[in-house]
Amino acid sequence: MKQHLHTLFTQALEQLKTDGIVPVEAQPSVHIERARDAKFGDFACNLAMQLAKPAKQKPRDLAALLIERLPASDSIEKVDIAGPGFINIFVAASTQYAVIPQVLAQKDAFGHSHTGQGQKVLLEFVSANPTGPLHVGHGRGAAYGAALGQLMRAAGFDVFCEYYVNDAGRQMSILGMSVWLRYLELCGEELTFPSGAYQGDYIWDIAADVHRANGDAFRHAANLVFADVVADEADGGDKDKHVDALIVKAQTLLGEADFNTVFETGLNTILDDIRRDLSGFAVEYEHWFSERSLTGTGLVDKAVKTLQNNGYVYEDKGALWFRSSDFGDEKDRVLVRDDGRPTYFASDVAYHLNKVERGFDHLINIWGADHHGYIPRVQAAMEAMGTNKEQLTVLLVQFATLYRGKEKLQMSTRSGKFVTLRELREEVGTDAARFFYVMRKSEQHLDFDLELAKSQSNDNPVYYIQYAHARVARVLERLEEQGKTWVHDETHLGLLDTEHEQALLTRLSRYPEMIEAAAKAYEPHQIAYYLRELANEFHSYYNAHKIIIDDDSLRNARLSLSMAVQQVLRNGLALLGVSAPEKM
RNA sequence: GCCUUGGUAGCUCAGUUGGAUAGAGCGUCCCCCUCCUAAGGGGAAGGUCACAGGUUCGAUUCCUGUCCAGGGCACCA
Repeated sequence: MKQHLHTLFTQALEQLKTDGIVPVEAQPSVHIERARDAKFGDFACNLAMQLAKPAKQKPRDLAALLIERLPASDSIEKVDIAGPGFINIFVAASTQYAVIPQVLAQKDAFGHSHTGQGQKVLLEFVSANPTGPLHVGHGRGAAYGAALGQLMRAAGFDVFCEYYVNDAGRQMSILGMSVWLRYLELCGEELTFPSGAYQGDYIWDIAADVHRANGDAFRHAANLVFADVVADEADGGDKDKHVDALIVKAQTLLGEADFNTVFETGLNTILDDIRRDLSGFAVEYEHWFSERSLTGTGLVDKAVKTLQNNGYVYEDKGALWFRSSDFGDEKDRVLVRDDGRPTYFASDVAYHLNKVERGFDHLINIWGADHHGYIPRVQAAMEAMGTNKEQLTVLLVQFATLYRGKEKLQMSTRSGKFVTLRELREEVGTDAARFFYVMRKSEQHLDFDLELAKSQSNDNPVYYIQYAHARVARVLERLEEQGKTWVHDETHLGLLDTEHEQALLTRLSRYPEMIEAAAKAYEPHQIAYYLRELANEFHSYYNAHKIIIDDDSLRNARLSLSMAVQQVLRNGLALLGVSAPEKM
């Protein structure tokens, strides 16, 4: 409808130019917007006000001239001039009602569009280091990413979701070493656990697995392990050097094969846990991409070479640097350290090169807001490798703060004291968690109140929306109990003339526009708000009018409307990964 | 210091490429089930859209500056 009106007004504009009322060079943007109040009709156009200046005429006069030249259309009931020069459009009743058969026919596909034109999009999100369980901070990225993926699919994009597994590098070595030390403690060795190692209880669990499978085979005397190792911070030494020295000790004492056994046990245990966690959170990936596969297949070397060949790499103090400052980054970045090991950044360059080579039209990364300083260098790398930097979009997700009522929950990853995503799911349920995470714009800080998410009351928007869905199901149930059946008959939809019904019809017809706008802006929260409105209007309707009445025609019309509402609620909730229960 | 995201009702937040009287939920106050689930509905009160300039017929929206808050500025990931 919006499209249709756009076409009509563009034609009228051209006619005004032909008639010499508006100068030919005027290029106003024809903007059709939804009226914010029913008394202003259904749509409004501000074209006349834009033309006032170039045409040197009063907006309201121009509006009249514009309307005279508007091509006739069956979809339009009438047009009005209002306020400073708005043209208000009232849509014909028959067009209004058409949305019901549309929803009922298209079912789950209602609201889908082709705006994405099948563009191939790689959506990377969460990508947390497999060094511990996912916590509530990751949950937001997961919920946002999954919802965005579904949303973009609905808008006609070909979305491929990927999790980048950082299974290489120092953090992983620390993980292996941490597991080993806990294992030694299980063997009966006494030692002081390093402050820079992973403190969480899950390390004990993994160590126990290693011990069950291998007995004392990897045991070495604690005093031997800690001999000649730089002191920890608590003993006046350096935390990081202490950890690094212990990693070397672990590798030499155990040998590569045994260290790998310990390390792999840790990695696989945690990764399996993460997979289970996300899948239980209704977050699915097409692919899990291993960082180690990059080094293993020489892709990192290839990426560095590509940058080198393009002339953006130089050597300084034994390290290889990428001249990212040529592309707007604030300083150059190291690719290969002076000891020959590639940096995390080098892997990332390789990963992005690989993404482009896999033929994706558009890359979207969802990162925590703390990584925002990283964006310029990755974009610089994209440009330096000869790809368009527009091809990469980085979306930032701000932190979530957990509250239990008024009380703020303190968290710290370092000490291993954090609320895991699993605990959150177990406490508030997947539906509430998924919804609360995407309820806010992603770049907004999020206050997540556990009490509210758990509460089964109208304070809780999730239940509110689900309840509207369940109510329709209940109506249908009652209908059957009374020995009646719902017969969808388009010819009686005209009976839906109450204010409540009109409001619902308008709301339903806006769903496709909302999906399109939300996908374009990467804003799944728009779905949450829309659903709240729709549920609200349905609840009002339900209270004001009885659906199961004696009049067959009106009853069936109301049932058709209710079923359409239920369908759209279901579609929207599905995009957010929230269930639509038949009964509550 | 530089970069970045915010500042809208008591609280948490929306606000459609600049438009008509700035909205919602919670909280507060009042009201509605002999009626399809009251996990619901109706109503009231509540605002200097942080502040100051600028652009515009028109600014919560765009530009500049100031103040306040979160985050970031590694040969860590």
